[in-house]
Amino acid sequence: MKGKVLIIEDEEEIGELIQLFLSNEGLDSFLAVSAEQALNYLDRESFDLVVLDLNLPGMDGFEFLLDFRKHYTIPVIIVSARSSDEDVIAGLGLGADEFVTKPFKPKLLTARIRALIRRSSKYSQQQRLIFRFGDYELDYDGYLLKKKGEIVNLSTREIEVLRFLIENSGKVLSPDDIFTSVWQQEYGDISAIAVYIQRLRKKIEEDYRNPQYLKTIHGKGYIFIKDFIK
Amino acid sequence: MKGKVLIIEDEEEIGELIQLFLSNEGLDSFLAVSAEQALNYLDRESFDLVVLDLNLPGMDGFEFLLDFRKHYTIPVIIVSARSSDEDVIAGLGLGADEFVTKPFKPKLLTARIRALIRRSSKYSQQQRLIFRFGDYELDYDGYLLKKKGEIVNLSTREIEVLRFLIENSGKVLSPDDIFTSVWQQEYGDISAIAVYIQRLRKKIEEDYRNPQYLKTIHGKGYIFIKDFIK
DNA sequence: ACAGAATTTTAAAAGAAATAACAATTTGTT
DNA sequence: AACAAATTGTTATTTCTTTTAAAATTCTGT
Repeated sequence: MKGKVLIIEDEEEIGELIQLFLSNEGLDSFLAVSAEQALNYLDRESFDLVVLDLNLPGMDGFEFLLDFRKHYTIPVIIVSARSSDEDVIAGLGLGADEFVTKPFKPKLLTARIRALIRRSSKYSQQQRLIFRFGDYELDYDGYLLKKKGEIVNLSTREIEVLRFLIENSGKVLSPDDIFTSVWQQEYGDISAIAVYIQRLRKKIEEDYRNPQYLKTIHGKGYIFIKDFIK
Repeated sequence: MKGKVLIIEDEEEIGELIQLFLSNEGLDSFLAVSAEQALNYLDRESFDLVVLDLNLPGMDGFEFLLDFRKHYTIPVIIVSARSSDEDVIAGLGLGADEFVTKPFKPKLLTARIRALIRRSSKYSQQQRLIFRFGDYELDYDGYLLKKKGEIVNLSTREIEVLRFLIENSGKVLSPDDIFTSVWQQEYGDISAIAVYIQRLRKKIEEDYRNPQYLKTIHGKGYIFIKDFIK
């Protein structure tokens, strides 16, 4: 996956910060400091995703979006200081993509960007994304896990947590990372994570006390190991 | 499926709003602010569907429809503030394919547009549209579901619900979405949905307690999953 | 080996969806 | 019209999922 992201943000410092996060994730990004400049870029190059700050000088984010949507279908992540803007966007039927409230956690933003790019590039390829590990097959957007062809009964949340872990397999994810990305909330009861980790282990590990896939890194979080050596 | 939609709506803001919804769904659309302009467009370009507001200045929606139907057979969705207009249209024997009352839910409108385009593009190809999943074949027009050639006994409502789910397969549909689209009413008893989901599962799933096609997304709704992985 | 921190485990309350059984309505048949 | 059969809609109950809380265990550094 090689994503090209257009960031529209008038505060250059914040824009460059986002660029930094994205380059750490292996994503190319371009920064436009106004809606006008952004439309120019879009005219000349193709992007996979747009990160849009609503509060812009001159043509504002809403106007941009209205115009943008007439010509482009790529996903947009909206960044805004006021969470009430979300209702406005939704009311306009613009709520297709994602909404992130300032101040945001960098990891949350990059996780969503990656997920969106994957989802939309897959559609263009008309190809289903399936993760395989051991005897398992996880259908990314099918909410379905099979073991040797048999459906494993996982609840919605269980699948969502598993999906996030697998998407980031090989990386250590803190309970906080998991919470912000799966629950899509900044605050809440993080102790739920441990409960879900345990439920997943009981359902997918041979011996849930000795997990092969879903390991704990004490003090750091959890990590999903795709291929282990026997 | 690449649909081209002509919107006839004198209030430009509403027209642009509809365009917005449609572009979010990957559909091209053109806006005409009067019946006269619309006829001009139709003369020059070919469209797959027309969305018509009845209340127009100059030549009104009824007159337009009367004239339009002499020349074109493409489907029409009528948008109107007065639900009594539906009777008038029907009384005139005018072939409107769908009727939507203002204010409408964006999702409802786009779902109907998508369904109509799919159904009618098949006519132009003189080809029956059949949706296949697993051993099943769903014939859209015939209200027929076959499993390995054998007809599966589904009631009308059951087929309608299934069809709606399949038309939007891969998307999560809330009970409310299903209700508004299938029952074509804004308000009513939504608990019926769960009952129909269950009836469908019993008829099409191998193990209705572990569905592979018709999945529940807890807290969100239901999703129809086409097959994956062999 | 100990204290404190982090994680796992268990349990139970709250919320959502599935189920079964029934009543009302529609449809077809004689 | 009267009846039977099938479909549709409604409701109460059960089951499952999610969330929350707290106790038990394990881990880490000293």
